[in-house]
Order: sequence, then C-alpha cells, then structure tokens
Amino acid sequence: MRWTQTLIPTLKEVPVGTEAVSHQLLLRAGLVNMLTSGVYSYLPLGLKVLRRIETIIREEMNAAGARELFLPCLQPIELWKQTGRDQVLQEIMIRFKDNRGREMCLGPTHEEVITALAKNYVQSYRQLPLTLYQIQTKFRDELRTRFGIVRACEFIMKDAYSFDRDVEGLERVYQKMYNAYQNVFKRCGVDVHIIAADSGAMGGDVSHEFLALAPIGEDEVALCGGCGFAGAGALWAEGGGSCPSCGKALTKQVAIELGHIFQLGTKYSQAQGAMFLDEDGKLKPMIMGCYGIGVSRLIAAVVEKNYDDNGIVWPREVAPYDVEILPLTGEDAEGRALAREYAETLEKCRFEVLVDDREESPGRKFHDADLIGIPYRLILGARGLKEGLVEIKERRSGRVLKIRKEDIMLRLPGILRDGFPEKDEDAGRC
RNA sequence: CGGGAAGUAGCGCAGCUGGCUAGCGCGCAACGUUCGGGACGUUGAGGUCGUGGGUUCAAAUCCCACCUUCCCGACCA
Repeated sequence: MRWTQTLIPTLKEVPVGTEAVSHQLLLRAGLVNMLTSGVYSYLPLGLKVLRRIETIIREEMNAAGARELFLPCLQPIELWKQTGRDQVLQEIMIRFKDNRGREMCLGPTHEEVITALAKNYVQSYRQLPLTLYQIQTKFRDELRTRFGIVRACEFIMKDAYSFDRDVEGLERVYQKMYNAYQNVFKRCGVDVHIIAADSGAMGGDVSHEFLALAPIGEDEVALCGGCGFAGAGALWAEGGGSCPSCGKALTKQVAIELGHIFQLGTKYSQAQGAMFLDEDGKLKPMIMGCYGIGVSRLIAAVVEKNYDDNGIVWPREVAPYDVEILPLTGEDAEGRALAREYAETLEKCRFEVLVDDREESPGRKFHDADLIGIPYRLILGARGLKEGLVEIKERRSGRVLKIRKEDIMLRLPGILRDGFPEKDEDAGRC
C-alpha cells in the first residue's frame, strides 16, 4: 500500500484533552478519530490493527472449539424483560421506540439473544456441548467516557457463550477459554494478571478477570511480589496488605480489564426456558458460561504496553504492516523505483507493506515511521544506494542492518517472519 | 447525575475592560530552492467567532438560556 493512497493523518502535536498515552498515540498515529464523546471511527491503520487482533482471537477461539456467528445489535426490549435485565442494565442501555412503536435497544451484551437462539435450536443433549462466539459492536451509554477507546459508548467485543449438559462440561470449556485467553493476550504483547472476580450484573458463581497493569486502569489489583499471586483490589483492605497465599507484602496497582469469563450456570436458561432433553429423558436447563474480550480496548492496552518516546512499537503479530519502505530520494530517483519493486515482490510473498511515497523530507518520514511503529523499516537513501546498500531498521531495538540491494529479497522475508538475526549470516527466502 | 474548566480555520492558540477589513503558529495549494531525523522563500485558499435570544449606534468581546467537549467524583458486564 502506498501512503498517498490511504489515509494516515499523523499529528505532530499532542491532542488536547487527552491524558492516556495510548489515547494520544492512537490519535497522533492516525488510527482512530473521535466523532463525539465515546464514539470513534477506525481509520485505515486502526482497522488493520483491529483486524489482526481479531484474527488472533478467531484462531484461538476456533482452536478452543468455539464457532463463530453474528448476532444482531438491534434487540427488542421484550427479550430483556424475560431476565429482568431491562431493569438491571437500564442505566447503560440505549433504548428507543422504532417507527412501528416497538421498544428496542442496542445490545449492551448478548446473553439474552444467544439464549433465545439456543432455546430454538438445541433440544437434545446430543447437540451439547456447544460454544458460539462473535466479534461485534456493543453499545453502552456510559455516563462518563474516558481514555478514548478504553471506555467508549460504542465498542467492539468478542463474546463467547457455552452451553453444556452438566457442570463438569462447563468447567472443561471454562478452562479451555481460560487458556485461550492467555494465548490471545500473550500473542498481542500484553502481560495479564488473572484474578477471581465478582460476577456483577452477569450473574453466576465463578468468574475470572484478565487485567493488564496500566496507569489508565480503572480497576485495582493486589499483587504479591513473592509468589506472584494476584487478587482483586478489595483484598488489600481485607488482608491488611499481606498475601493470602504466602503472607508477603502485597502491592496495589491499577489495571485495565481486558477480559472477563463467567460460569453462569442456569441463570439465563432458566429465565428464558432454554431446556434440553437429557440422556435420562429428563428436561433440564442448559448450563451456560460466557466469555468476553474488549477488543477495541485491547488495542489501547497493546499501545499502552508497547511504546517509547518516539511513538508506538507494535508487536509483530498485531502490527498494521509488516514493513514500511522509506524511499528518501526524489520522484525519479533509484530509491522510488526500488521501493515499488520491493513492495511488489514482498506483497507477492503475502507480506503487508507500506511505502511512504510522499514527497516529504527524510526527517518527517523518519518521525512518522517511528510514530506509527511498523516493526521493520527499509530505508532507501541516496547515501547508501551510491554504494549499493539499503538499510533495515528494527523499530523496537533501533538496530540497523546494511544489506546489498540485490540481497534484500534473500534476507528481508526471513527477518520479517522471524525477527532480526543475532548474527549477520542468517538469511531467509520467500 | 453533582462539582470545576473550556468552545474563534483541519490542529494548537491569541484577541475579550464593546469600536477599523478577526489574527498567529502548524497543516493545506502553487512555484522555486532543498532532501539521512519534523528544511526555506514567495504567493494563496480556508471562518455561521458553539447555538438561540437580549442590551447597544455598534457584540468574538457584556447579559440570559441552551448545546457540546474535557477534568474530578458517583457509576461501570
């Protein structure tokens, strides 16, 4: 992709009214744009990151045995009255009457919808266990939005729902999801702490939160430096600041909630009559679990965990592009032609390539490249080309490798796949 | 929803004790010179001064109401 054919509106200055580093960088690197408080557009670069995170989530969900579907945002209030959550979630629910006079809402979550679906289609224990998920927009009328896309009124969530015939089955799938979540966050370059948590308005008995330590966090977590124990912030007060597991001192830190999984039990299936006929001929309510990841919030968390003074430093798996090519010379010079040639070849090898084909000074191209944080940068400057050399620079470490221009296609694919070589002789072929 | 602050060009701001044609920096367009860490010159485009009402010969400027945004708090699967 050529820079001049997409929209990457980088900003030199820090936008006013922003305090979170991730919020500032997402705006400055041109990934998102605020339409109104708590409502954001994803610009091309932001959408690319979003898609890559979604891909990771889909891979892990599919591997855990979940199947993807897509539920509606637009939901009748009638459905919510069955569980009483039209009252419980009243404050955050965006509701209205449509032109036919039906009372509707924009879904803040999807337990009711999925349970209604299961009720319709699952009659027998032979159809269980079943786990379904979607990646979709949620609407919550937050009284106070904060930190850009971290706490927005419209945001993207991955929500999964499991249906089992017994508690043992629920526990099995719960553990699978637990593991899948660890994989997702690890692949996204975010360290998480997992704590047993309150189920809140979701209901159910067992639940775990996946928290990333970050200064913009809205949750408190008590951490043990000794045994690695992590607990809810309330533990701090209850336990007098010492670890319930090993007794050592706890430290209290703020964290951002990225995922939350729940063993719901039969709360929804009872209320909505989602029953199945078991092997023993008895009609039983399905045993449910639900599993959420704040996908848009995860983008902010990735940035919050991966930046330096000059901008974002994307982990390889979620970066919007694999490599950015910077021709520094004028329109007709060799660098331009080489950039096009390299880009074409790399794209044939299924790499995502961004070419900064703008007519800007080298300084500005370097600054913007740092800001948007593509993991690798191919610099085609007159200085190097004179000697037949191009440079590969790693964003995270700042290391530079000078390579003969005719060897680029021999070396670069391997680097993009496996990272910078420790020694110079490592090579890869596309 | 309580408390505080702010709305003037795409972004950041000045002007505000009423008074000339509403300005500056960045960005944007054209031309020229530049070209390895946010280059420079010349010319130019871009504005319902948040909205509505009021006071006045005259309102970006004073008064009232409303809207929007941000911060603190309460709330938050």
